[in-house]
Amino acid sequence: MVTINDIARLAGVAKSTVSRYLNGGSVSAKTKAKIDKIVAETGYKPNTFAQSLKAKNTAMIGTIVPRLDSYATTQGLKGIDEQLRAVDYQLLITNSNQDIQREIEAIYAYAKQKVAGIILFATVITDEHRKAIDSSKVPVIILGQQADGYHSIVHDDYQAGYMLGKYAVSLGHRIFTYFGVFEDDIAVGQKRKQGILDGIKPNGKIKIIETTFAIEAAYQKALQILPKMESSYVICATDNIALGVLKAAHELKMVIPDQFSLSGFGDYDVTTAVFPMITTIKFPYYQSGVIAAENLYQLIEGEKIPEIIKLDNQLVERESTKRLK
Amino acid sequence: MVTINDIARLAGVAKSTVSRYLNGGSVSAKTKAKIDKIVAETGYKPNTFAQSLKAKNTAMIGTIVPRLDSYATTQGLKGIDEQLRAVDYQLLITNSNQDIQREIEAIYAYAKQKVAGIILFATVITDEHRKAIDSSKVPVIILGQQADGYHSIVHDDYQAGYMLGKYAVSLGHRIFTYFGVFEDDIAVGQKRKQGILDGIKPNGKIKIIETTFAIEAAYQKALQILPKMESSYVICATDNIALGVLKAAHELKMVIPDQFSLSGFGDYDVTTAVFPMITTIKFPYYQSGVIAAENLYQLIEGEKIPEIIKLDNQLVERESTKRLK
DNA sequence: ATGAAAGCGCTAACAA
DNA sequence: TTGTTAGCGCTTTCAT
Repeated sequence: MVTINDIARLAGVAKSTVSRYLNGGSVSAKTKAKIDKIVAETGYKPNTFAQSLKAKNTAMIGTIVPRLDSYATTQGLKGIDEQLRAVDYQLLITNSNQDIQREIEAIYAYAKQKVAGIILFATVITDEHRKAIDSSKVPVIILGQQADGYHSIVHDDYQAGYMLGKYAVSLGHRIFTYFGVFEDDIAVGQKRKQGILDGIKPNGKIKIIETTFAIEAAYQKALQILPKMESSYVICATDNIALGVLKAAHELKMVIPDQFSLSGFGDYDVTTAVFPMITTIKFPYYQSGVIAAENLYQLIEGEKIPEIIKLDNQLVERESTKRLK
Repeated sequence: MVTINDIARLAGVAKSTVSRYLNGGSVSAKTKAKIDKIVAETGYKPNTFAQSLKAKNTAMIGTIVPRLDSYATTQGLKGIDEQLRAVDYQLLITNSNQDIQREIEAIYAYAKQKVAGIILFATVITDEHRKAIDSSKVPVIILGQQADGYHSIVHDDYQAGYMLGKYAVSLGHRIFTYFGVFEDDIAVGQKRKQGILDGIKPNGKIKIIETTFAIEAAYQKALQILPKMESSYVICATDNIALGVLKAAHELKMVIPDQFSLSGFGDYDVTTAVFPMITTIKFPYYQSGVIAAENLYQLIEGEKIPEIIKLDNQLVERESTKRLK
């Protein structure tokens, strides 16, 4: 293993000079050239542990995700990864498995590990979260939920819901059924829903069904609900839920969009792989990852960034919705 | 920040004693109790960088995945994560984005970072891979592809293909079309295909179409192929490909399984969310992650593990295939 | 611009 | 069982 001492010896300088060379201190062009050469020849890489031991942080950024197997997560991670690679940061991932306690622990663990920054894929922000974030002096960016006092990047769920509601109403629909999720989830369970409600008001009437994020659960629920449903439009809180409803409809021999229109949120890949292709709202998941990483980097570098960034969504109209005659 | 020196001073012992206490060396019960107390009071946590600086490795294990957004990846990662958490290892993830060069770099980077072990989600193992693995003295487990001389965990792709071939033939089918992928991918492109070929031989005739892992590509390809196809059974190398074919069939108003049977590999979630639900081969992705993590841990602890572990697959018969009349 | 020297927090001989 | 003593590879004063 080649160390800074070797380089110093081979270059005929003091190791402090090499250190300065490494860290952008003042080194003469001649010395620099000399060290450049030695470094190239030896393939020397500074030991990051020795570096981190003194410098009080590392070139790692930690992410905390509620689950690995969701479209939003993987796309966001992809965006983050791409950016981080560019600035040579190592990406750490902790899967909390939707367990709040694990999220908290992860924050403390990251702090101890002296990560340069943390990106939290949030579903809720509790006081414990706040405590953990505050006590560790690490820059944090919260992705997916808004939290006063913290830097966050959110998909504008209210706007998304509102846009969809308006769209559905514009198609002539008046009676709706909504397959939503529990309200603990601020973004999806509350804001998205509220947007929808406001979007169809005062023209529409809506019946609210609560289910989970799982396809299967939505499918089972839909199997009960659909037969006696009177709505002409079913709004689902996510594309997976829409998928479950679609399947149930198929099973019940109900034809979409003839018997009722159906739409989801998310623009998951599969929405175009099924028939009918599902109308949905596209959230820029990948882009949110990119922005999160960029902003975190700014934050680490001590620059100012806006406290909250809202990303715009986009209605993607496909085959599962149609004008009510 | 409280250090080993503080603990030593407060406990009235030498810091080497504290170090021994930390690392399970011989310490008297009395001293241990004393240090226990101080540690609890101060909330002392050893500095991992200082530890890693001396000890030649860390409590991190590195994974290298070709992509984040695949079912196999997320399930495998989930299994690994679960196991690693139990033994208090930090999970590192590098997304190579299907770039061989990045994989190689990641191995070197991990070695330099002194990870305790590496799990490589492999598509191919090149000489460069071998060189990288050999030069870094880190225990490595290869997931998904077999590589002589290295520890690997594989889904038995040949067996999977063979099983499916036999099944299709048993249903009375004789003329097949296969939507496969390039042969660079040993597991899917070669072994799985060979299994299928052997499974239908000598009863069947098969036409081979090459596409990619993307739904869209398969869909486009199928749109060309299906209209003039004479096969009664379409075998797809993955469920995503099957999804693409299914969509094309729908578009072409071809009814599955009446006009032709269709099956995939992988048992992705969506195979049950579409109509007809797709017959497929279920690979134990999650379990393979669990086993990879367990074995890697054994390896790190210096125990012996079998060089190759083959995991069994399972045929999941659903609605997209039927007996040929 | 450069070098000498003193640590960072910990581990690991070696002696006692 | 315990303490003493060198470092691990690097950064950072402080002189020069």
